[in-house]
Amino acid sequence: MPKISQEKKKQRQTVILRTALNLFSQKGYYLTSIDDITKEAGISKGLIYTYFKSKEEIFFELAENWHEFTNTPSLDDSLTDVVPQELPLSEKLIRVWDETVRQWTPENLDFARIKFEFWLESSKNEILRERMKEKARRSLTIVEKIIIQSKPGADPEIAAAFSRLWWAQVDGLTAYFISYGKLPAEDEMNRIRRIILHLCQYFDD
Amino acid sequence: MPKISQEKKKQRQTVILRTALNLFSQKGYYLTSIDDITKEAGISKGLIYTYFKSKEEIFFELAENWHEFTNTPSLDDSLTDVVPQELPLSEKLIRVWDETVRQWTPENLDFARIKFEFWLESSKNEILRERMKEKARRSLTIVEKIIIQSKPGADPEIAAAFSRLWWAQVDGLTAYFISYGKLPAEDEMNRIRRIILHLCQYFDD
Amino acid sequence: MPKISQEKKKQRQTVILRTALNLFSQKGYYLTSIDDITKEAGISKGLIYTYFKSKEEIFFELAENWHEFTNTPSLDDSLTDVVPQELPLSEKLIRVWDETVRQWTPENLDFARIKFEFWLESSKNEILRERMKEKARRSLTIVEKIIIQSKPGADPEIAAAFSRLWWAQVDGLTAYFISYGKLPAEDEMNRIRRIILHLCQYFDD
Amino acid sequence: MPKISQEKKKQRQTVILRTALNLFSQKGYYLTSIDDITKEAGISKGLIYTYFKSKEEIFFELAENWHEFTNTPSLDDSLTDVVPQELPLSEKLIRVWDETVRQWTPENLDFARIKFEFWLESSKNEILRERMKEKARRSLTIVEKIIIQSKPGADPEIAAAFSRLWWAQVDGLTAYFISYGKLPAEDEMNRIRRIILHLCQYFDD
DNA sequence: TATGAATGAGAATTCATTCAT
DNA sequence: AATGAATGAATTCTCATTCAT
Repeated sequence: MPKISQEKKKQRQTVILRTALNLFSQKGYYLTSIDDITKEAGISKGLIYTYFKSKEEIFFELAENWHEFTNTPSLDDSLTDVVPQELPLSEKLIRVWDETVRQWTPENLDFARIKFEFWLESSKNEILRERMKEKARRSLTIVEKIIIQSKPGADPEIAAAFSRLWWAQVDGLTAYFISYGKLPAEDEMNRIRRIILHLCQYFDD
Repeated sequence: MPKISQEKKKQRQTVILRTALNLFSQKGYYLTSIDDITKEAGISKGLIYTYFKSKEEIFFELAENWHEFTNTPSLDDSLTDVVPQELPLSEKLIRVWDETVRQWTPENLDFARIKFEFWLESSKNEILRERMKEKARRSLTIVEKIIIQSKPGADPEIAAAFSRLWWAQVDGLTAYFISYGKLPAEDEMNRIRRIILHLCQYFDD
Repeated sequence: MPKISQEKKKQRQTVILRTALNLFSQKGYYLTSIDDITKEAGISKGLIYTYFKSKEEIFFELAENWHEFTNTPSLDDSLTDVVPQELPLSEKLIRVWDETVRQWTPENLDFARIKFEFWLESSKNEILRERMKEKARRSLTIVEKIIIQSKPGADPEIAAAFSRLWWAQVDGLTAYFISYGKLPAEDEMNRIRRIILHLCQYFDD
Repeated sequence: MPKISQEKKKQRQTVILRTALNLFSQKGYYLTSIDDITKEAGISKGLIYTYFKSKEEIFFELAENWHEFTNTPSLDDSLTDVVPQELPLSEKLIRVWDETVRQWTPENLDFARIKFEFWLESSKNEILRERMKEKARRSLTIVEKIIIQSKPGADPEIAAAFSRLWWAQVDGLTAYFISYGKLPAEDEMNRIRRIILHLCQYFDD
């Protein structure tokens, strides 16, 4: 007979994860202490251990599902609206890019930062890597699907390769902006966009 | 009359930095202790402080000059050989890519990992960011220069944008392989390469 | 709902300060380690930092309020009893002296020793000096007040000068006995007392 | 056959002691490192150990003979001039006081500070106490001698007691000024002087 | 459940002293 | 004699985790 309802417990867990995500994003995992998290979350230091068995577990949990604790709409959702079926493939793809870039606000760059932290850790930790795998695959398929839908005859492996390169480019740019600490100027973005458009025409020939 | 020659001192400094780079690469900055470094470098705990005034300084030093402590040839050097003047631009660029990719060995991916650690820290640390700036600029110019040399009439700002996108894509792919813990299969690389080639033709029209 | 009551917490703080005072008195500030204090106080090393944020803070706290952590009654209190109003001034003053000297037990000389340590540090440390100022002023006023009460017409500045000299002489004697490691012989004290009595007659003319 | 002459060695020892005295005076014994001393003295770190077997020994040496390494004239010397035989005792004594006070310059207060440090250490260290004893006795006798010379019939023990009180008062005032970090204002000194003069008349009756 | 006091292993750094050159 | 690199014990302080209340 738990004194606290399952629901309440779930809610609190969410608060903890959201708080931890925020702090990890701002200061990084190692510079964020359990004290920081519990204070910010408004609970006592001991209590956090009834929800998570260690600081590492919180990190793992977030590495897997961090997107749930963000206010950013997932790309999946936002894209269904911006990519009408009737457009040519390159047009669809550039819209995906536009949508992605639209989300590069200073606030979201904080979250981008922690994404790299997750990557970094996963590269050192087999278990974490396993747990993050499925997540990674999912975003890859977004672009893949668009390609296959537009060009049903396209080689799925080529679509996959394109998709990987696509996200590589997105993540690489994100990394630059994170490390520079600021977003790119608008005219620079426009120039980049034109090159991306060229890239998107890969399947046109 | 100094007990140890300037040269010897430099050598030892190099040993320390190399050791630190290795450990930071494998375990990350925060999980590597001064103890780890000195033990691995075969020196006493105190000695490291005659070479560097803090652990952070070692990290900063590496963030700025880590390439010197790797066995990887710097891209600058290796590229002058692989990019003969008479080739068309897209051919030149794809050779740069080939050369870049050729260096993605498991050992070097370890170093790539620390590059992201530097990025991550620099995003939280103004001083580090300043110190890394020039380095970042340098690699950007490699591709810029190739473009300008081949197409003297090209808009330098477009060349810069292309260059940024180019390295974004490279770094993004690196990030993937780091987080996956393994290099891409050869045939996947070939598929990606073909798309890159398409990208390289941006200036052809 | 706090695990430990405010009172208990205060108590523990007192234990720490008392222990620190004892150790500082015996071995000096620099030769007393946090380890020494916590072991002697029977607490864990880490716990001390929930009560004080640094070793220096403990020292500062004691410099300001060390008298509270001694079993010596404060002069203020003990004097009100020994100085009846109707006595002539010199008689009052010599009683203050008697009372002061009565407190020069070997145990208290230990505490006297740390007083000099506080002085020494305060001479090198602006902040400490500031914090000790009020304390110093307070003991000065004891004698001042007695003079003014007995001789309402006395120049307050002369009373202040007398008071300063008075305590200088007390502290100087204390210093001697500290450095000799033992209290003066009784007959020597009697000789000194007679000279002090002469000094006390300064206001008699 | 020593490579360096005895004389040269003595000279260097003096340089070390003088340097150490300066540093100890300013920063205190514990906050002065061997490095500080050797750098300031212009010798190598190792060399100091051919002159003194430990940092403590330097301190001991100074505790015993620090006056030799100061530029302050010793009171002994300066007093023979200021105390002509024909003056009444109280007049002689006040001149001693004047001469003492004349030496309270900010620079000398630095040395006064270290005197307290020596006292403090000696109170914790039997050996040091033994070594400093003779020195302490010497300054006591200055006033004793003056008294006995003026009043040949005076009880030597009373002269000794007066002398002790005399120096207590001097040292106590010094302590105040050290801890306040500044010298007393001139008019305050004049008021104190007048009280001292009263004290000096002790033997007049 | 919830609290936050308590623990103690471990971290970075300092520094007197030694010793190879 | 002289140098200053090298040592390593000791120091202060932090922090994830436990546990009495």
